[in-house]
Amino acid sequence: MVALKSDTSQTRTRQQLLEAAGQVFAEHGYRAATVREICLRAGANVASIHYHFGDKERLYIAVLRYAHERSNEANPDLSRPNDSNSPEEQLKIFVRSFLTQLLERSPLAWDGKLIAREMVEPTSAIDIVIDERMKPLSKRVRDIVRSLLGVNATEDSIRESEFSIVSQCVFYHHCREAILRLYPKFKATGPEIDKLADHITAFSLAGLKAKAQRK
Amino acid sequence: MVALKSDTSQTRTRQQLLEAAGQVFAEHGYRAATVREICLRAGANVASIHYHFGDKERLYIAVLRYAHERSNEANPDLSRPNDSNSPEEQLKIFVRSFLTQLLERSPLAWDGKLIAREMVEPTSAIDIVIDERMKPLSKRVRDIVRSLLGVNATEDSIRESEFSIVSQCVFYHHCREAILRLYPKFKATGPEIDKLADHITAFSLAGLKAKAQRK
Amino acid sequence: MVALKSDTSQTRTRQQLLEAAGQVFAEHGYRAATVREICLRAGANVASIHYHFGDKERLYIAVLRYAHERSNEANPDLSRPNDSNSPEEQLKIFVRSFLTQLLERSPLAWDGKLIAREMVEPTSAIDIVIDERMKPLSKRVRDIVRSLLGVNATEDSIRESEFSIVSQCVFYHHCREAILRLYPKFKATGPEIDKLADHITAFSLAGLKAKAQRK
Amino acid sequence: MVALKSDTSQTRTRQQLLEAAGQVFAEHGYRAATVREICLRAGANVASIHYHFGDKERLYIAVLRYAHERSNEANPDLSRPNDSNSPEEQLKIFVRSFLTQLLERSPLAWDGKLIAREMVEPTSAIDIVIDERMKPLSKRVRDIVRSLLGVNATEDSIRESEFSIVSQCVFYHHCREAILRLYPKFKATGPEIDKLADHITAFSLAGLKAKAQRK
DNA sequence: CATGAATGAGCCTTCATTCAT
DNA sequence: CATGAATGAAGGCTCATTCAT
Repeated sequence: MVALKSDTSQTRTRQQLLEAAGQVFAEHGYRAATVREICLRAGANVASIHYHFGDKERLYIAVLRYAHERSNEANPDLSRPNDSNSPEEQLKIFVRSFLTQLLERSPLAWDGKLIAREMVEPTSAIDIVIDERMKPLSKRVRDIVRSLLGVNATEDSIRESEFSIVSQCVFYHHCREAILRLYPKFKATGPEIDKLADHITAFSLAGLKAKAQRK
Repeated sequence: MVALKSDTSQTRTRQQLLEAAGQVFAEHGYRAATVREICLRAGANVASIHYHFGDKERLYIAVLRYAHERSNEANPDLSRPNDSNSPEEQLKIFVRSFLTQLLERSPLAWDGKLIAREMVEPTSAIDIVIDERMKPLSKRVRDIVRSLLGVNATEDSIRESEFSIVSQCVFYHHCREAILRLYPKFKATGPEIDKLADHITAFSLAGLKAKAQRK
Repeated sequence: MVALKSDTSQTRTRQQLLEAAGQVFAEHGYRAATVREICLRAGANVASIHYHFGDKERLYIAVLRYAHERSNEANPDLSRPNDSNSPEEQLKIFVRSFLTQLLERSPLAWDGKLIAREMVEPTSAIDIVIDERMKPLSKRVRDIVRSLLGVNATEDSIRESEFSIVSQCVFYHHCREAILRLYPKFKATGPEIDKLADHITAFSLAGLKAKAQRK
Repeated sequence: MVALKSDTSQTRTRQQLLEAAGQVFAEHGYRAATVREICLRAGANVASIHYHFGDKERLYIAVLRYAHERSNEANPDLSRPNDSNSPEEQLKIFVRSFLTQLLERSPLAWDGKLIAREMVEPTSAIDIVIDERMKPLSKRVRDIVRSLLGVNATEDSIRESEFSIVSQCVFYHHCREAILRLYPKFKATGPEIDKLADHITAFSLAGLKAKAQRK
């Protein structure tokens, strides 16, 4: 009974440490984040991190894995084909889902910020991010692009188009702070996201069609 | 002549500190960067930073301004209209110049990384980056977009298109590490940059034309 | 019992830091004192000060409060009326107690030096010294003076007399170093202190009586 | 002519450094004072101190000597007998002069504060203060006391009385900060100084008379 | 299992001093 | 004679980590 209770307690502490660490790492970056602040937010002891995860670096890796699991539970369909028939419709749905995930703002949405940081300043944990999160997404977009460009499309042109689509979405996330300052009135929330998704989809479909014809 | 040499000596130390600081700030970020490493690379004493710049923060700001000047000297035409007549041609030239600046790789190219960091984790110096570097660029792209979308284009649609164009360029810079790992064979150097610029230009022109017709 | 020992350990480190800090602050003054020397004397790590007290300033304040408590335990009757009937006797007892406290010499007697420093070069903690130590003393002396000057004494004349009495005592403390050099043979220890107290009491009583008659 | 001009300039810089150093040492104490602030106030170069005085410590000693000279010029009569016939009158004049010198407040009055610091925290320069400033003063007071106590007075009783008189004066200087806080309304300026001098003189004369009779 | 106390390395900054001119 | 630039030795403080319980 003691073991059971303590095991439950341990799991809860672990979870709280992961959530707190996710927030703090997202806010300050790996090096600037302090284990003290993480423990404070998690309501845990300073030493508990070393007890549960060994050290700061292994905590960080655990956080990235945890973020992946959490995200999969929340958005299970992002990297899987949806039921729509037309690839145009599939693109539209993908862009909207992706944008929504990127721009969703809540204290729990430290996820994307962590990934943005890994892009700019990769840590040893970047392979986790690449393998577990980027690759499925990339494949999904490539599939859509391929069906829009036609069978004769080269791998290079598929990659170029993939990046053109993805870049337009992640831009709003990566450059959020710059956008906020360049266009203070512009807020990417709710209906604005839908409008943005429509633009990106239409813009990209036109680009893809032109590319398909040229090739 | 004595005065000249002494003046040169001071200027040289300052310059070396700025270059070293640019590299170190780009590699580790503002907080994680240490003045010790900066001075080590500059071959200067730890105290020299405080003599020349006051403190770490003012050194950082000086580095940002210095980067701006250096970049202006290297790419003087990026934010100014060029001689081309057609806006299509202007877009093409802009994209190529911008991409080149972003992807140019050398030990001296810490500039873009610094800005990428400011996007993800703004410091108190972000306004300098926005005002002195982003705004001129943004205006240049807006001008091109406006002439392509026609006089009836709304400010919203101009902004959306501006971001679509810029995002496709900065993506290769911001997400370089991810791209490197997703497509290990792809290197954005020399002729590849031109090919990329062609794609982005064509893709965007098609997107803009479709947008112009819809509106 | 485990808890007790652990508790004792913390208390011991804190106590040792306070004692060491008291000595070092008294010897060098707040600014010139270094946390390194304090920790060295306390046999503790440099970081322990920041663990226990936050920073140097809060350590200093803690030292002042600690000195107050220690002094209260040692001389509990200094600022309280004693059993003597006549105010003359009360003055005599006060002067002797005060002088004794001021001139007592031991490695533990950093207390007075700290206060003397606050007089010459007040830190932000001076209000603590004033409120917790000066005011009770001042009130005690005023009470004695008032009963000697009579009910018609003005507040000004009470204050003047208060200062005349107190000044004669603190002089031996504040100017100890000068006295030592002007009168090398004079040592204010043991019986000398009693003789001094007798002089100050008689001198002051005569002064007070003259003042009472004039008024 | 070059030598003459430079000699004059040198003398002026020296003087300005001494004045500035006097102020800064008085404000912050020897260790906390910085040569930079001194040079800044003197409008001189950081290196000029080492040029004119060698190092910080020798500057400090030079400041003490300079203070002595300056003070002798300003108050030439303090330690010399004045023309009054009665010792009572001599005491009164001495007390008033001494108090005035101690309480005079101006940016140039760093003199007394420096001495007060030497009392609390003697530096290696204390002997200068003792020999050149204290001893003449002490002798003057002893002479007055001796003539008031009569020929049979012991050296001990003369010393006790000397200290009783001097202490009442220096108290207002040494404990100025405490007095300011205990009696915020009390300002020792102009007429208040005269009133204070009257009190101290009367108080002390009564004390001395009582002492003379007892002996 | 978990905790509060303690550690030592390292950070930015400041200082008196010296150097080259 | 005098200066601005440069230096190295601290200084206070913070951090991730470990220890004793």
